[in-house]
Amino acid sequence: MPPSDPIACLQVALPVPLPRLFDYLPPAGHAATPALVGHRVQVPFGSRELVGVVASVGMAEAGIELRQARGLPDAEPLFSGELLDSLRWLARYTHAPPGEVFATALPAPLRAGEPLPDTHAWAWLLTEAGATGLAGLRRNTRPRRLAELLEAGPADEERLDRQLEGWRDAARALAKRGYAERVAIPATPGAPDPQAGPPPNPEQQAAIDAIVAARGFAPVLLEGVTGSGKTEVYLHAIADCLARGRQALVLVPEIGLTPQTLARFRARLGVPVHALHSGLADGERARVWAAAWRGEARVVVGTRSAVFTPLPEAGLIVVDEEHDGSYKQQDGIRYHARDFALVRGKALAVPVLLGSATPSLETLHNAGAGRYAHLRLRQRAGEARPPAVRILDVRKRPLQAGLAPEVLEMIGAALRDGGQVLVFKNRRGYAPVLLCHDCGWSAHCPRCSTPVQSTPLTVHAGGGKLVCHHCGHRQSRPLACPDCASLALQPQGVGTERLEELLAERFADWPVLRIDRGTTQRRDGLARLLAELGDRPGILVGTQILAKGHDLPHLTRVVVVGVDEGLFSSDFRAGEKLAQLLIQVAGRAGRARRPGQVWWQTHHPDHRLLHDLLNGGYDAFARDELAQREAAGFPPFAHLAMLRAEAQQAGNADAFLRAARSILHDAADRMAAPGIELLGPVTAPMSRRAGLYRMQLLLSAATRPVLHALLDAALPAIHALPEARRTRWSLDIDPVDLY
DNA sequence: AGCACGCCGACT
DNA sequence: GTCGGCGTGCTC
Repeated sequence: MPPSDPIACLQVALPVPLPRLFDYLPPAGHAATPALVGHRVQVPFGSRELVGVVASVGMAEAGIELRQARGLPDAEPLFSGELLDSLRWLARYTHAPPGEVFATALPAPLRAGEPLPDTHAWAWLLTEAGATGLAGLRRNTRPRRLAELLEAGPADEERLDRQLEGWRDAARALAKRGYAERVAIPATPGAPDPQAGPPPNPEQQAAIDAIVAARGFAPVLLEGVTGSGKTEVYLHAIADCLARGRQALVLVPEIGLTPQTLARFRARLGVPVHALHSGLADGERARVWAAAWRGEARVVVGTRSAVFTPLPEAGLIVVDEEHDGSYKQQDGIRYHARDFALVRGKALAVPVLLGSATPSLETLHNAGAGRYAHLRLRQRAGEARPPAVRILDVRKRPLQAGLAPEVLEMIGAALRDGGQVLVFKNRRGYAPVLLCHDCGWSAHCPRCSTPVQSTPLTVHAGGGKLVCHHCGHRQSRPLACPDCASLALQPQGVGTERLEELLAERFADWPVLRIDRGTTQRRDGLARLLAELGDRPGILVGTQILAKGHDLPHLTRVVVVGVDEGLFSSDFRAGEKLAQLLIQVAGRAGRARRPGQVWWQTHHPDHRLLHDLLNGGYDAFARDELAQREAAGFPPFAHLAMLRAEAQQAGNADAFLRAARSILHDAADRMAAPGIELLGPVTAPMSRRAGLYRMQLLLSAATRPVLHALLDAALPAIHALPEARRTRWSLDIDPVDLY
């Protein structure tokens, strides 16, 4: 065989779980030049056809028979400049195959190789037949009203969305008769005039000035209580960004992207606002992505995955409710949209505005260290006043479906007084904690502890065993409380369904609405339920969904039950999440015209967290909690990675994680870096899901470079483990749920 | 992840 | 005699 010269090839990232690139000969008529980097490319792969992305060009290693790429679907690369760099960074940071990262960043049709869609706007016009036939249409029907609207001239679809509900069906009816026609128009139609908002108060003005003055990358934490007008600050910052001829990207939590939010943005900014959320059809997502790529979309508002929007003329990134858990992707590429937004902001050299009433401890820590500017909004807009918070000690009180008699009395009084009541159930965690109803004792692990507290044991499915989720320790469930000998030991955990049942029976004369995922699945389900209730007195029973978003102006009382589950969860972040939730839920009652009252029902009235929140607010809680995290060596003072495995047989997942642990252990020894800890493998708190046994191994390191160096050193061997084939495994950098 | 190849049970 | 179970091996 003659010695083969090295051959110029495309190094292609493919959406397969293999952490490497694949070399291909360029397609016919193309040379392997750097100009192709970032292009989508169709390639044969084994027996199938895949769409990948050209990650680089280079020389093929001798000895491998190269196949030829089939084609390049785009005239220009979809990924270039900042977005390409940021996605490469994300692949390194998550230790994920670059091809899977590129695939995650693309809307489904583009991932599948479909052409970048047209981004014309569409308008409807009345045909001649329509002008003649209009008079023959039945009066006061939607087709007639639409025809009348079009008689004045063509109307673009965005305007029709605002002007005539249900116009699409009407348009279809008119088109069928040949009365109306859909035509493509330029993408940026005449913008509506921006409406002025309320004048900013001095705090808002100071925040706006600071953001507008920022040049280059500038992370800014905007901390403002519920109702303090953070959105006004965003709107001014975005308006300034638009005035400078730049694009703005706004990230919002999953439940925050309501039609009302979009309408407010559209009205105030006076430009088309492109929305990206999970309810959108794939084609629509691809169109918004394409519009942003072409620079046509000037303002994009979207949920987590909108962080991948191309921004060729970026000027500002806003992350609203930056502490929200929905920014962390929990499967596939486990990225954090807030963190990636910061990375992009840095690469784009634009300000990144992080807004929250209850910032994450990571963000507060960064602000405290001077890495982020920290702006505060302390005043509430309008007449709203903060609600009074009361801690209700329910030790030794007879509970019904988890509610104390005082709470039931209070609900009755509030209803008779014509108010609405929210009973909020923090239904987090699947694992109930064993709690003594008489003294508040709960079961803890004898072998696991942090400097702060030992970790709680959870009651296992059967009910007879207590299990530690950190070390796997098991013991049988005690018959009586070891502290006070009471027999009133109960697993803590009441679902919203039981609450609803009790309340409906007890307050049969008033409506009881249960608001959770099940009842609000359909689009606008929540808004419809709330509209149905209107301003009548009634009870809302719900979970997370009710914590934010919709204004409930008739809400006068809020009761939070299940506080204790958050106080003693095995997840070190549970306290932070609980504090955020308590503050957010309290904010629901703070918008009423009548001053609201909030009750927190607990067995631990003296718990530090409740005490801090009540006396010093979220700031005091956060200071205290950060000190505890530092003492315990938890984030943000340590950096975590979670290796998870699931398998049909628990033994397979366990064997894989044990082998991985040994590889990591050896790698850590060779690195001789201090502060590396391997915890586990242990069974996951939710030990079986969809028939699969789940186990996990937690890595902790004092610094990020150490964590990543350790993973870089160990992962190739972990990938190659024979045990890896008998289990489904994944790596999660900066896990938020230790589940 | 797919998909093929490869050796052992109940069916037209 | 075949269709098909999923073990294991590979994908430029």
